[in-house]
Amino acid sequence: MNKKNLMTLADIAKLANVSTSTASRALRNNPIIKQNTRDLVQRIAKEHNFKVNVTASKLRTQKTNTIAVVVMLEQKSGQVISDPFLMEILGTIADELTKFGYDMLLTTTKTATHDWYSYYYESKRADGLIIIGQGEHDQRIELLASTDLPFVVWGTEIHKKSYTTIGSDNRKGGFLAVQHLIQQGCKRIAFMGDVNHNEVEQRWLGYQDALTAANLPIEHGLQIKADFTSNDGYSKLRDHLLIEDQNLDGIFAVSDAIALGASKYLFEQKIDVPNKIAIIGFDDIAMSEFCSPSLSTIRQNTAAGGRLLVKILLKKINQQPVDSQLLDVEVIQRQSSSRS
Amino acid sequence: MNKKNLMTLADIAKLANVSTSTASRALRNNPIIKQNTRDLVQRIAKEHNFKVNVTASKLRTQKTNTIAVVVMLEQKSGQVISDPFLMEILGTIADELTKFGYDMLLTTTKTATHDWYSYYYESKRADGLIIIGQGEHDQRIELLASTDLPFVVWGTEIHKKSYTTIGSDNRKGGFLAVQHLIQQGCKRIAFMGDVNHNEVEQRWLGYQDALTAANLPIEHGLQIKADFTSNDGYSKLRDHLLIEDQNLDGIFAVSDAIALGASKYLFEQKIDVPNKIAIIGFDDIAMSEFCSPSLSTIRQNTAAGGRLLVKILLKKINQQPVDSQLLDVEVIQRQSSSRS
DNA sequence: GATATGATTGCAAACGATTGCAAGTTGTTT
DNA sequence: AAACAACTTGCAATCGTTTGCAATCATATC
Repeated sequence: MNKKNLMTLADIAKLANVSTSTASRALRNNPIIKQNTRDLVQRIAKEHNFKVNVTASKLRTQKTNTIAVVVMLEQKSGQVISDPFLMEILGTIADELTKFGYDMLLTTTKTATHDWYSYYYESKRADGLIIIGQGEHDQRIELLASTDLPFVVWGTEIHKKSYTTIGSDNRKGGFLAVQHLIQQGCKRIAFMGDVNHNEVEQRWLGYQDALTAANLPIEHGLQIKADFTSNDGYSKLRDHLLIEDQNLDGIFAVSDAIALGASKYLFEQKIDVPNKIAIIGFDDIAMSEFCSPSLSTIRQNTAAGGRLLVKILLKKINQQPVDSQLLDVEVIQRQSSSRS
Repeated sequence: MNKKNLMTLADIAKLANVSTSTASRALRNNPIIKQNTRDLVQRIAKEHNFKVNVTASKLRTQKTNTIAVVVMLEQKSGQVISDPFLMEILGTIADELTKFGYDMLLTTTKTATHDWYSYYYESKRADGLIIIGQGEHDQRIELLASTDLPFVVWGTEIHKKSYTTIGSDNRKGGFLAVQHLIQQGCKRIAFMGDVNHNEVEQRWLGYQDALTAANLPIEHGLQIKADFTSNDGYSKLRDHLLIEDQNLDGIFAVSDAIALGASKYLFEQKIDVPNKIAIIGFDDIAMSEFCSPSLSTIRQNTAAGGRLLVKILLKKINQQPVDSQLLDVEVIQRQSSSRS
């Protein structure tokens, strides 16, 4: 590996005794150039370890071959959502993008500018945008929808197609979770989560669907507001149980993190899980299998999600019509909801 | 937000009745330009929502203002290390880079090219590189060290400064963990981890330090090889306990994930934690506090790590001399190692 | 009133690739 | 031998900024 190697296309052309135009075409394997010439130029380029200057290329072609990914971190809690889920979907997106020859620019909403249209698109940093997590109803995304920026959002479809979303079928997930608890004999099931969050709202609807389908009443007193953290899962459940509702027999938590926090409280109180209270989470993070009792949950297919996000976005960039899509979810039954 | 706005510097210049050179200087607030003119140009630029085309700018200035971050995922296990730790450090790096006006290009080692020098540096995609995790002794990094690419690695200092590393003081971490177990009365402490991994090797040294300091023998039979997963933690501990060593009384696992897997096995076997076997992990992931029993661990200061990585790399890019650095670690004592 | 001085501005050449079009080559046909 | 088609190649413009240097202007000095 040589240190300074400021080879330029012109240098290669000179070495091969052709014009830069021919050299350029030869390197990109343009069939208009004679095979011999192509081979020659490519050989020389390789010998001299020549790499195209992508900046110049971008300028000329007006394509960046770069996608920006914005991770929406919850602002209010200050802390990072260290959702293992996030890491996984990011990894898939990164791999999928490189597969298609794109680079990935990553940013969080913490310190970065919020005028994504200007920053990434107008200033030609990226050809498109992937936004992970709508969080609570977000105006920045709405604004983007009125621009010509190609982008796609991981989350829930809202506002009928003002923009394209890919996400798990949260409503079905909620339904499956609660249906499962009901099958285990639960009658009074608490819902832990914050319905101001778009995806959680869908899970809440699924929760209601399942109760209704089983002819069980929907008690709004059973809705326990909690952020996406174990801390909140622990303390909000404690507060709830202290004040009221001594005959709760099931809990549907909208994330595994919340569920684990809640479990901890139940364990401390020596409340029998699952027989006195059964509990199920959402996400299937790696830890869920390894807690005691192991945690039942709704698994999202993050890998498929990441791939789909990329596929849809690239379609959009190529002006092809696309639709929002829902990904299937499934129940993973473990000890926390398996009554004997 | 207007749809098509192909404003170019020349357009702004024309509108302001100045040359493009003046416009360019005015926008960058060059004091050589009269204050009046600067104000005028800047006002017009803002009015027309003009954004500099960074591609052209990069080409001209030969600076990309972009840093590439490579996340080394373990290849052999196939699965993503969904280390919450990774997400956290990535977040900090992203925020810190934007603070200094840099963009962040993210890539994993899974599908991407491995010739980082060519791909990122020669082809002018990035000004420098941050590598997260050396993993097992890695030749690709060694190769980089012989180039002029500015880069810095999260990991352990090895091979005396052939390149710059930032990382936790893993040896001290290992020492503190084991010292703590000894203080709790443990005498025969197992080490769970794979010492082929650079950072783990350091923790292994720390393990030995602590035993030696306490005049306890180092039994190589107590080294249990395990990957960074809960699965491995579970199964490798099971295998170990089945075959031999019935009087183990402490476990130092090199990651919380491993520790949680091991805990699960102990729980299933109704082995009393911490009184029969005490256990401590490494990382302090969010879940550790919420398992039962809660997991003692060694906390790394990832936020400081992320900030330092960026700081050192930028120094390097500016040709300033830098040194590798170790970050302090601390014991977080919880139930899994608190004997009554 | 001529010239030196400094403050502003503009000219034009980069940066390094890509590409429409024209020009050159070769081979085929009548 | 002329004419034409089919291949190959090169010219030169272009993408949008930045910047060294020269040019201009206003003011101050003698």
